[in-house]
Amino acid sequence: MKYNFNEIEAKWQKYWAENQTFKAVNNSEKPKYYVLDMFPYPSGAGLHVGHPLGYIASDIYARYKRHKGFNVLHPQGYDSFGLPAEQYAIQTGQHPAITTAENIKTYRRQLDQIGFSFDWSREVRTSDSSYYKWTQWIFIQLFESWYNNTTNKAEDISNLIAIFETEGNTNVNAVCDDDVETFSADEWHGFSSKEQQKILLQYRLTYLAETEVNWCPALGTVLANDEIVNGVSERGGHPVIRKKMTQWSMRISAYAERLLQGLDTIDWTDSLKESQRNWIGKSVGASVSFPILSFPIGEEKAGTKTPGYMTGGNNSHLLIERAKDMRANPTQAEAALWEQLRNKNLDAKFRQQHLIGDYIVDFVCLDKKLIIEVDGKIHESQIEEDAKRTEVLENDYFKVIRFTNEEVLSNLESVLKTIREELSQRESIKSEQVPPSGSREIEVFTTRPDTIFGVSFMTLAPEHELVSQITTPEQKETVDAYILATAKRSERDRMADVKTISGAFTGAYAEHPFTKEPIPIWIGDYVLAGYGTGAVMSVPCGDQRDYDFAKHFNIPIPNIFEGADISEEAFADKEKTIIANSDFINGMNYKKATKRVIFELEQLGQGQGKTNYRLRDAVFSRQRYWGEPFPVYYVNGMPQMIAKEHLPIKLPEVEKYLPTETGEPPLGNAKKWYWLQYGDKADIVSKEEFENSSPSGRLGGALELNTMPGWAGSSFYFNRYMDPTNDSEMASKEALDYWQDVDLYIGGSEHATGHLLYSRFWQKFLFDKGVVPVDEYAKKLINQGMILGTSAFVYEVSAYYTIENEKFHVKLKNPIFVSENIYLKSTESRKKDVFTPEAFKFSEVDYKILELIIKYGGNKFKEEPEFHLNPIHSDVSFVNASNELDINAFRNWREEYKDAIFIGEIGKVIPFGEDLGGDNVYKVGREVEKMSKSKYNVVNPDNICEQYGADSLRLYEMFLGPLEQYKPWNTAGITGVHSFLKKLWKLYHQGENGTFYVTSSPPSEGLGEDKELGEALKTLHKTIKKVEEDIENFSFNTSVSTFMIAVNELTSQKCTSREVLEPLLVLISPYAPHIAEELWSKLGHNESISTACFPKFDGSHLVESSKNYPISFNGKMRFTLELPLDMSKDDIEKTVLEHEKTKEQLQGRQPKKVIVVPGKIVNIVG
RNA sequence: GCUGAAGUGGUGGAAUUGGUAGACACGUUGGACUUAAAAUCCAAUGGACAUUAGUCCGUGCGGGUUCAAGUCCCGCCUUCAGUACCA
Repeated sequence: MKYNFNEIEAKWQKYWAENQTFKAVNNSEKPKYYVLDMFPYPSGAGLHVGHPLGYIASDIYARYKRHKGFNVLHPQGYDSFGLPAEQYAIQTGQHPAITTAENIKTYRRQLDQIGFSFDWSREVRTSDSSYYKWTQWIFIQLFESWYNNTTNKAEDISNLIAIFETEGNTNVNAVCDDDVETFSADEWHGFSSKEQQKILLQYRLTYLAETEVNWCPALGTVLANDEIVNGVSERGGHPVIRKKMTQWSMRISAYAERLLQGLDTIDWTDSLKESQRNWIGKSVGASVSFPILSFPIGEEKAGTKTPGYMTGGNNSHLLIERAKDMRANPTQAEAALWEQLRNKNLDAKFRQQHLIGDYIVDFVCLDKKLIIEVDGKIHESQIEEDAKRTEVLENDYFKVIRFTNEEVLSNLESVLKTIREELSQRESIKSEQVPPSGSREIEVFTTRPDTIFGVSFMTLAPEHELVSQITTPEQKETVDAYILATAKRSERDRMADVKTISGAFTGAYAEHPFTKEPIPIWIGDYVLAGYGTGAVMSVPCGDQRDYDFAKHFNIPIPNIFEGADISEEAFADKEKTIIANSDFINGMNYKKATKRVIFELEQLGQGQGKTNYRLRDAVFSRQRYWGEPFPVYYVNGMPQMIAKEHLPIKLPEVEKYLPTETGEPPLGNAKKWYWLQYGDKADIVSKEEFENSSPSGRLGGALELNTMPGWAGSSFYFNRYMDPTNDSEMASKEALDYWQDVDLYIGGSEHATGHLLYSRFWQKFLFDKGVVPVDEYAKKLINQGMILGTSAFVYEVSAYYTIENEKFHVKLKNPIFVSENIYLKSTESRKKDVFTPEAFKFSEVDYKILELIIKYGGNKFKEEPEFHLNPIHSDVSFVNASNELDINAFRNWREEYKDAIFIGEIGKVIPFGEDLGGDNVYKVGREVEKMSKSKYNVVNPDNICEQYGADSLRLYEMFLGPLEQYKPWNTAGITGVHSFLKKLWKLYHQGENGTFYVTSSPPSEGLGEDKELGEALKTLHKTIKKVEEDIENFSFNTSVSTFMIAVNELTSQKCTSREVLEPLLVLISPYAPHIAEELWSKLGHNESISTACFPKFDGSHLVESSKNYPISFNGKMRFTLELPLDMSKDDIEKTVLEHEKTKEQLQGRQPKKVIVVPGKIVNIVG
């Protein structure tokens, strides 16, 4: 009987579906086991052979666990919100829900035909409103929570309000915005509702904040970093600008430490944990403030709470003396005016000869930002400079009014009147600071506070906000040029180019907290604005980048390490550090010195110990249509949550999926998108309806126009699978308590820092809120590798003329393609040294090509053109296993190739209609690349299933190599596993004419058969042992080999015994379930094989009496010798030495030493 | 630059604690069956010399440890992936 895989597979797939064979129950006597795949995004292209790799592995494991007696949960669903469907909708007008449903149908069909044991009754789709109801619910929970650092968990926002009401926020230790102002309970009660809501937003775990984004006005959307190439959008090449936008953010930073610590408790791959650790980016050290020195004497140590009147720039220390001088010697006019302005005579505080930036102005009222200049004769020649000065000052929002000496002296009353008028018109800025008197210190974060005495300069990121304020006029040009140059370099450029050292001196100095020495302040692009404070204290002796920078700019490199040689490079080792030349920390090691320095900094009020995380809060708003709507409406600009009972807030219909004309997200196109609620009754209505409704008892307002990002729905789906149809809870407590967590999670490593970090964050949050019972949701995680495509290349002849260094391509009448061999020969000939005479001639092959160009290229070649060979992708389906191209298929592929000429391997034109014959075939070149539509190297599993069956596909994908490894797909190899299945089938059909034949052999039936059965049992148990070990180690490729060996052995043993063949089927069934089910039922079983017990390994069948010892000489194996296993060491040595082959090897030499490892090896030295 | 993974026949890959390198497949070659093809079966297949025996070389490169190294140690090279020049 033939192995009719198509029929068998269809039969059992139907059986499984009808009998719900793989339905998991939420309570069972059996232990639970949860196997999860990262659910797919259903793209329009359907599955290619790379997709099922992880699913097959997890399916094998799930089926194995069922055999082992577990209640297995193995669900599948779809991450069905996302950009591609939206793009398609924009292009075609087709609703994304429709395309998504179609794509899912294709996926489901493809998944079904591979025979996965998914429990489809638990399917979820993130775009279903019954699913995203819970996405919205979790969002509300986050909004209603804050992170209490004291209890180290998320708590209800009502707790926080209670604290505010009783004691204000001074004692609250929460993760919140940086700029939260302190208030008392009384003040809290005094705030308006809006003010209170604003304050609470600074604490909530999801909050509205201004975020800087890459905005593309043309596309009306925000772009990710990798969607921008060279400053323009990847799609369409439109300009991109940095823009501030109010968006929802997730306070994931609150969980930084726990996300880091949690990694130690889960069995994920090291590389994945490492990426997450890097992403979280914890560094422990100190924050240190360095006062900026270049300020007026007496004001330089002013610290952060700088009095508002210090408005001088960096050069104040130079200018202040002159200002004092001018104050002492006023002109007649100045003196007269000052007499009227001083002592708040005009109800405004005026200062005379005051520093504003780098200018000394005659009089200024800082509160009203009004400057009064009295111009003497000397200024007439300087009108231009004055204009510039006025411009600069007015740019800082000062108003400058000018009077001449005469005006002041002759008509003081009118001058004062003008001043009074100006004053009355200008607003008081009292509490605000007057630039540039903002920060007078540079705050840095360092992981090496112990090296603080080695600081010889400071480096700011070119983007640092202080740069413009502290740069001296002399350095301004250099610094500006440098900033401009940096801004032009892309982040990738800056990263790739580590060797170029660049920077500029600002001209300003900072003061060392301990030595009080001035430290030059530089800017350099090796310091990034986004990390820490965007400034570093540079310790060239201890940090290689600082070292290189110092060397390059001739900055001193003081050595503060005992016995360290820093003549060539920095000494970065922490452990061996002994500090020297460092005042009070001399002789200390890294740890002690760090502690002491932090202590001393705290004494000075110039620093403290600090832990820094790189992890930033995650932006949660997307200006898209095809995503979860927020359950949020706005009242007076403040967000309000919609109550749980009104969820889900369904995605509204829109006419078009593009941003509105006013630049609002696509939801702005919805006709009805206002929330209107009276008591329990609520509705989504149009703007007009809302505005015409009665305000009494009304709740509601404009609904949020953004939607949630792709990772929202995927951050908790593993919990939803436990109880997927529950309408009153995300999942019932019973279900969550029963299933707990995922035991095995398989997916691609591309999700390492996106999905896998965010979902851990949500899980921890839900754990804090008591929703889920565990705070890590996946115990073990495996990354499957990618299956790569083997692209095929044809080599097109491309002819051109070169005129004045410009290439002019010639379109050939018949396109010409050369075979791989010709291509290789031609490229080889061109590699030759250009200075040899041969290089000026074409090689033989090239001559031939040239001839053909002239023959087939058209008829008007006045002179010989040049040419090159251009590899282009051919569809892999036109190529057979021997890399031979189906020329006719290729010609029919595209109109322009219809008349193509092909030159075969031996360099002759292949005549039309005659291909794949003889030596002169056309061969393609091969290269391994990612599988992608554009490379025409995609292999579809449908064809494979049709041709070889799902069991063959499953086995072959596993057989290709280790699960985690990247490996190329080569369909040719599938014949190997397919013929294995045929052999397996045959093994059970050894009856006459290939009929099913299995014997139920009773224990003793003559010596001969017993012996044969013994051999078969040995094969079986060897296989059981190996396969069980392999599955447990996720080494699926080796178990496929083991099956092949077993079937080969049993075939040659002609084994027909049920005692062997029945357990063998259970072993194979996780890998090739269809054939296993079929043979199982032929063995007389009425139940599916899926719940059969995994066979038990019995070592007694493997006991051997002898061993074929390898006998080696000096470590090299020369021959083998069969010896009894119970032979003693000495006897073995004796027997081996007496053997004639040994004598032959030694040729009379006396062995120096004989190593005998019983049961393993014999090695003779000599 | 840093971090992680990996370099083994023509190809995918095996070798679990150091103990017979290349299992199992693909491909290739030869043969059987067949009118022929497909399918199936048998044999050979790391390289070189010898074609009987056998000898030498061989797991990215250079050293080392060991009776014995693909496996352990030191140094280097290459490829792939991730990344953030992270103070």
